[in-house]
Amino acid sequence: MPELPEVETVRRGLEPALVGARFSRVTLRRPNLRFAFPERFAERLEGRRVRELARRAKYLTAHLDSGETLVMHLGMSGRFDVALPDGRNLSPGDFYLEGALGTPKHDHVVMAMETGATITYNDVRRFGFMDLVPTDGLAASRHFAGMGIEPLSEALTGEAVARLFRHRITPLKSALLDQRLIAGLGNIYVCEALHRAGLHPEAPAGSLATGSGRPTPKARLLARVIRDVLTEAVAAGGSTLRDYAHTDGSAGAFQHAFRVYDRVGEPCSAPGCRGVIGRMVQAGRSTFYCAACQPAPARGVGTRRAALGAAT
DNA sequence: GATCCCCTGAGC
DNA sequence: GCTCAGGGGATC
Repeated sequence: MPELPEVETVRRGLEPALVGARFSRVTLRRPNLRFAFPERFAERLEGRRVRELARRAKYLTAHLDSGETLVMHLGMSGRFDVALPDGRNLSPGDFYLEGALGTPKHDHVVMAMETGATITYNDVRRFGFMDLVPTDGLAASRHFAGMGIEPLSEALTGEAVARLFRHRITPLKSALLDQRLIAGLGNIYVCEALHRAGLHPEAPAGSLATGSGRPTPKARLLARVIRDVLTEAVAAGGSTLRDYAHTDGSAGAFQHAFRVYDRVGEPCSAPGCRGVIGRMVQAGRSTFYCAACQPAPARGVGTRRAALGAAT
């Protein structure tokens, strides 16, 4: 379930236990997660040292001294637990929440480090995965080839939004979730960003570019609020709804700052707005929005004319 | 675009 | 029983 802020929070939690440390023993409790583990996965990790732990979009990449990179994706329910040798972060009472979520039943990978730290990967739904790819071919690998711009980088500007969305009649919600355009946004932060920008989720993406391909004021605003909401969420340690937890088992806090996500029926919090948060389904997934301050696009939405047209 | 898929569990 | 869930990919 983690989106970019949750993955970044996990990265920061893993960093002290992983970077500079060497794998001593890697145990797989099953042959696959979403995909099969690569050949000789454990042997290729054992004895190797981690030089750097980075994040790209919702992926974590651990660069090894073997010239390979461990690529990790948390899917919908993946989480890491870090137990340091001195007992810090060892909080099974927090990590193993009540019920089956987060129980040892779903501990699929256990990484024992030479430092004595133990890193456990737990994933109820098993939509996550791990892979090993040559570091010098990382950008061209199947995971990263064709991936869109990093939303927390300088690359995300109004100009970039206009360039990427120009001529697209796909709804803004879908365009923002398309990892080939901007990589790292998920359902929560797309809903939150569209609300902050006052943009209707069904407005055609192309309406953020002028006829000559320049960004509209809304394109610049959208780029800014995406950066804002992600930055605030990272600072809050991400959002905890169900499965997601920090590497010490504690929860994120940004869910308390949601303005629309999972708030159907509640009054809109935008200053002066008297709207009520509603829900619709787009591409099979819930969209939360305020019809009052995210006004529906003009008639003709979805037509080529509307997409190319004169978006305000 | 929408729809169904992977998988397990929670909530109704 | 049914629907829904921070992801992503395949298939019309």
